Amino acid sequence: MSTERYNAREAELRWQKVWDERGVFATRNDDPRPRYYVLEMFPYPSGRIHMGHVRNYAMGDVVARYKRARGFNVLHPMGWDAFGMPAENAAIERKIHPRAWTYDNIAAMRAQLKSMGLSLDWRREIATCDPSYYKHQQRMFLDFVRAGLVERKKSKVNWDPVDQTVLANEQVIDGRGWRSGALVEQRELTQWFFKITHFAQELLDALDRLERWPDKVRLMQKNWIGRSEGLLIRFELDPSTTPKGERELDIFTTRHDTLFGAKFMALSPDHPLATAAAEKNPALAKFIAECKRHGTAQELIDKAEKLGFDTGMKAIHPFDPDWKLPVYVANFVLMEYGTGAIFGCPAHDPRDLEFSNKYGLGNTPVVCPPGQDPAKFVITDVAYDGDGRLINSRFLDGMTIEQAKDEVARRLETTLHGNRPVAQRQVNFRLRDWGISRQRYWGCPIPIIHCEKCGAVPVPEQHLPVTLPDDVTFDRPGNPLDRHPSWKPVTCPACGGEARRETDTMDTFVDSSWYFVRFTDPWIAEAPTQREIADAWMPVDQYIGGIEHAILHLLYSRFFTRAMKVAGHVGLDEPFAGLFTQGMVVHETYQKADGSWAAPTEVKIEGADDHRRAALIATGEAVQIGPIEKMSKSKRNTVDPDDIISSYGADVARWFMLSDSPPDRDVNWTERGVQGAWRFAQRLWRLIGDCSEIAASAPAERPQAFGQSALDVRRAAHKALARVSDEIEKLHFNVCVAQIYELTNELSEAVNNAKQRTVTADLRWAIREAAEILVALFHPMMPHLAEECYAVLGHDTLVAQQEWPELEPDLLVEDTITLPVQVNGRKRADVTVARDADQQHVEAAVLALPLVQRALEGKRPKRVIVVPQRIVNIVA
RNA sequence: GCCCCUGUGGCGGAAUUGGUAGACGCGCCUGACUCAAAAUCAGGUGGUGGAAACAUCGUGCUGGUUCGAGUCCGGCCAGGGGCACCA
Repeated sequence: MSTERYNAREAELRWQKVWDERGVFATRNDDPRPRYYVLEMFPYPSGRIHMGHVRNYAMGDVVARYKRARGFNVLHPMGWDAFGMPAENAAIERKIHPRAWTYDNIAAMRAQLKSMGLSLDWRREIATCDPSYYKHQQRMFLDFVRAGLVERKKSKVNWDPVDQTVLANEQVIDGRGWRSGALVEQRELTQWFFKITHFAQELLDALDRLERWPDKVRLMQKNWIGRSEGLLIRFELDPSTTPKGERELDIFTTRHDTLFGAKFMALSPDHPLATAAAEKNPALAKFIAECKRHGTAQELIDKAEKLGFDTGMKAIHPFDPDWKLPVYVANFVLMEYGTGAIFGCPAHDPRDLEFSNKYGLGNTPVVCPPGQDPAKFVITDVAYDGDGRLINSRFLDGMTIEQAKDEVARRLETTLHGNRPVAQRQVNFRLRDWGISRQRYWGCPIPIIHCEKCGAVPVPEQHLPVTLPDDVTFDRPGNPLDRHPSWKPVTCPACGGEARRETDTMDTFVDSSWYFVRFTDPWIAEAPTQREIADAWMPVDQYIGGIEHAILHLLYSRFFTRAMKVAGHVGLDEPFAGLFTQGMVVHETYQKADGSWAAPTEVKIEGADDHRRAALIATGEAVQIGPIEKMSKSKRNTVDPDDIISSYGADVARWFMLSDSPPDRDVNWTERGVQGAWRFAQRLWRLIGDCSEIAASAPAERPQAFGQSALDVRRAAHKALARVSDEIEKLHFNVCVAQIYELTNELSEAVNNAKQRTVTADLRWAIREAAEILVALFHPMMPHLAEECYAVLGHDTLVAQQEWPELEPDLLVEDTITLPVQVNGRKRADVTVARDADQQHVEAAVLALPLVQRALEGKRPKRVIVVPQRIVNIVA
């Protein structure tokens, strides 16, 4: 038995079939046990799973199986984020219908996921592109319209003038459309928005209560929401310099303390005043048009050279009627933030300084850093945005920044101009409303009908879902819905007149903003949720996914859940009580002499350490081993999970994914690592086989007393049990793996010793106990092997349905402890004392140590620090 | 450009959250078994010096706080994630 090899392929299929036939992972909503909802971010059906999925789903499955063993009714579902651009790209490039492409991919990926042996309730599978799903999404859109959470307004898009289509930021490469190569323009479209800003304060405040979220994600969201307290200031304009005699310019600032350092005003190119000024100024109009040539991505706007155009208009400083400031139009001022206009203080803002230096506007430092001589403090090319005291600022001189802000606000609030205060304190958010309109076919149709007379009319609920027409073509540019002969024209539900459907579909982030609720009851046809069931399962106890979703997906889902609450579909605000963000899967890269990349399967590695060399298997040509990078098609450094599963089995793939690297960091996929995991699986199989032979004649009853060998085995098993339980709760799977290795090493030693002498009954019993604990511990990670081993140990039930072993805490307590002894913070010796020895005893024992005596050279120690149960430090 | 994270032996990493740096694994070295190889088993393995005991250096760099710093604070360097139409 013990020399036989474990046949993963055969065993895995067999156990998957057993789980399936017995419905082991089907979750009942009426199960009375406490509930636990574990969810991994559902995949986009690209066609094949990748190693990132394997890692993500292996982690979730460990949690699901562990919580099940802990007595919870576990919800662990899977679905498909099935709308999106790649389906349309496939349609354009390969003439496959997006629906067919998507469902083919889903079928392929479902089979792959099933081969991983995940403990999923497949009966709850959903695909967001299915009308039975998006029907409810359309209904909720209308609910949100009624609740005042939806708005139509203009916003900018990347427009490809050749393909006559809107481009995603990723489709804009160096300012050109990826397919057409045409220069991209900014274009304004009227679009649908969810008013996420309505919840800005709430979304910010609630972050503090998301205690089981990583701090970094909460911080990123906090910064993204970007609450700032500032001042809205009405600058008077010199009417002789403005078109149509405009008299005022509103700006928002958080640095009103620096008002005496102002050198210019700047308007966004989209600012109405800029537009008005451009009407009579062709050069300005040309400049504004030039600004719009850039894409809409924030990164590009920030990195672009700061450019401006002097409009000739003058603004008057609020504290000095004789102080006139030039008004520029500048490419770095955003219409979406504040009022779309700023005052520029070059000395204390890096962007303003770059701008000012370019146009020779000068700068006046008005905040002096501590310890600097105000008379000598000058700014050249690095703006100072730190703390300090006000200088060159008349009545503000000497104040702190906070005092100066207060003083400026107080004075301007109480100064009236035209019966209104010149300034008012204002809270501003960086967060913008969520634009959900997409000019694409493969998405959830927005259920609105446009009528000349009645405006935008909601589709009546009994007409939902508005389904996508199947008969579409992708042979021409533009949105197929827009040019469809019969889909678009409809009668107006309000007046019965001629009308047309909204041809925009929803952002796919909408689809993924509530799927987690739908899983609680995916069968109900009448409503998005079965309220009591949704409320019973939600929030998700443990959500697991990539860090790349830290902001958008998670923030949108938090908003959507609140909106669903307003509409009465759920009774909670926060969808995810616990969040875990896992790292990526990376692999080294192989580059050929001609610069092209070779796949890991094409390469043979020789040598070790610094002497590793790689060559193409086919030709023997040497290839260069490059840096370890995220697995990607472009670098060809991907490993196909199918290949791994068919050669090593799912358990080995899962085990390797969970071992070594901490789950929140990147994991480097290596062939050697997989082989190590494979050898370990075989070793476990042999070990459990040996254990079962020894255990076969073990007493059924627990012995009254245990000898030293038996006690050692039991201690090792229970220590591992305690550590693995702790670490699995914290999702530190790599530490669990290390503990399982340790227990395996210790149990192997006991078994090897047992082979060489007669084995007492108590040791047989202890070895059986340890073997069963070991199987239970690795079951969440290698479930198939665990079932196989469990059967070998003589069970006819499933380990998947077994309770977690019970810990005997007494076994973890040692009588004596060994403390490290430091002299001046440097370890010199160990001392072994009774576990409950008091400070004096420990101190005396330590000072008596020869090594300590020698280190002290006969002198008395200055201080002895005894940290109970930890360490002793002697200060000589 | 802005926001966030990470940096520990040849490699992946551990370190009870301020208390023995390098657990565990990979790799490598030595031995056992074998005609031989693989597999397996046993032992060793941070650098430098030393036969050894031991000494000394050591957690990206640099400065600080502390009896004690991988861990806390300041400044740098490098790599990665996000930046609102990729999902």
